[in-house]
Amino acid sequence: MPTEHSAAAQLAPPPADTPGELADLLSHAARHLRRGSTHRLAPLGLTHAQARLLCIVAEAGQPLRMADIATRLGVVPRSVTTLVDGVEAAGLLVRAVDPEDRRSVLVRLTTGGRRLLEAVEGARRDSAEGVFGVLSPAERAELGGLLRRLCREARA
Amino acid sequence: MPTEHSAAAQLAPPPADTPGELADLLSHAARHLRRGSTHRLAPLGLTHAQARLLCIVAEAGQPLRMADIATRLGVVPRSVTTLVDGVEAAGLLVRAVDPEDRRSVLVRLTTGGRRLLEAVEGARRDSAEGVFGVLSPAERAELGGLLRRLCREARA
DNA sequence: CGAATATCAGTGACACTGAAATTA
DNA sequence: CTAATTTCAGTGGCACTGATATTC
Repeated sequence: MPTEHSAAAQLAPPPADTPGELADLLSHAARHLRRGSTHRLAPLGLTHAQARLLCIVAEAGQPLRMADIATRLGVVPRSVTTLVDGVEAAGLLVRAVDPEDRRSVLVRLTTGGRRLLEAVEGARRDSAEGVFGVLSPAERAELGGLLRRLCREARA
Repeated sequence: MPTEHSAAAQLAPPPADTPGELADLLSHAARHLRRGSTHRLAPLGLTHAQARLLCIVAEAGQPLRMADIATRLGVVPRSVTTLVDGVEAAGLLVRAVDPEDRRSVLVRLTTGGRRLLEAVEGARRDSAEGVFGVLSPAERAELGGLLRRLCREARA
C-alpha cells in the first residue's frame, strides 16, 4: 500500500469539515444530550420524548391535535399515539375528541401535568445547559441559526 | 412581569436561543440525518450505525480493538459487540484475538468489506450532504467547530 | 366515494445495565 | 488478588411501516 511520504501529511490533519464528519459530530452530540436528559428526567418518571411532548403541549397554550404534535415533534402521527399513551397513563395529559372535527383528538395538560411542568422544564433546561453551557450566548445563537437552517430543509 | 414597551421589542423577536430550543433543534436535525442515511444504506444491507462502524475501521488504517471502537463511537463497549456481530455476519469485518494481549479482540476489514467501502462511504456522504448541503463551506466549518466543542466536553 | 385523522399491530435499530468469563 | 477486556442476557427508548376504523 502506497503511503504518503511527503511532509504535507502533517499539514492536513483536521482542516476539512466534510459532511461525513459533521454527521458524526451531530449524532454524537445528540446522543450525549439525550443521555443527560434521560438521567435527569428519570426521577420524574418521564422519558426524554415524553418530557418534550409535555413541554410542547404546555407551550402551545391551547389543546393540540395529534397531527399538530407530530409536526412539532418531527415524527409520524402514529408515534405520537404511543407517546401520548404513556403520558396520559401518568395522568399528566388527557385526550378529548375535538367537537368541531370529531376525527381529531385534542390533547391538553391536566392539573397534575401543570404541577409537574416546572420540574420537567427545569430538568430539560439543566440537561441542555450541561451540553450547551460551554458555548457563549453568541455561539449559541450561531449554532441555533445553523441548526434551524438544517431543520427548515428537513420539513421541505 | 415587566415587558419591554419600547421599539426595541421589534428587534428582538427570536433572539433568545435557549438551551432547550437548541436541544430540540439538535435532536431534530440528528433524526433527520439518520432517516436519510437509513434509506440510502438499506440497499447495501447496512444500518446507520453499522456503516459508521465500517468506516471507522477503514479510516483507522489498522485493526482496532473493541474498546477503541467504543471510544470512537462514543458508546459503551457492550454495544460494540452487537454492532460488530452484525457486520461480521455480513462478511465485511472479522474478529481476531490480539496476540499481544489475548483479552483484546482486533477487528479488521475483509476483502468484501473493502470492496463495499466505497459504496458505503458514498451513501454516507450523500445523506450527509442532503442535510448539510444547504450550508456554505464556511458555515460548515463554523458548525463543525461548535459541535466539536460540545463533543469534547462530552468525553470529559 | 375520496381524503384526513387517529389508532391497532408488528417490527427494527440502537444504546443501556448488570453479571460472567478470560487474561494481564 | 485486582484490574482490564470482551461477551452474555435482558431491557428500554423510540421511531417506522402497513392496515383499519371513524369522520369530514
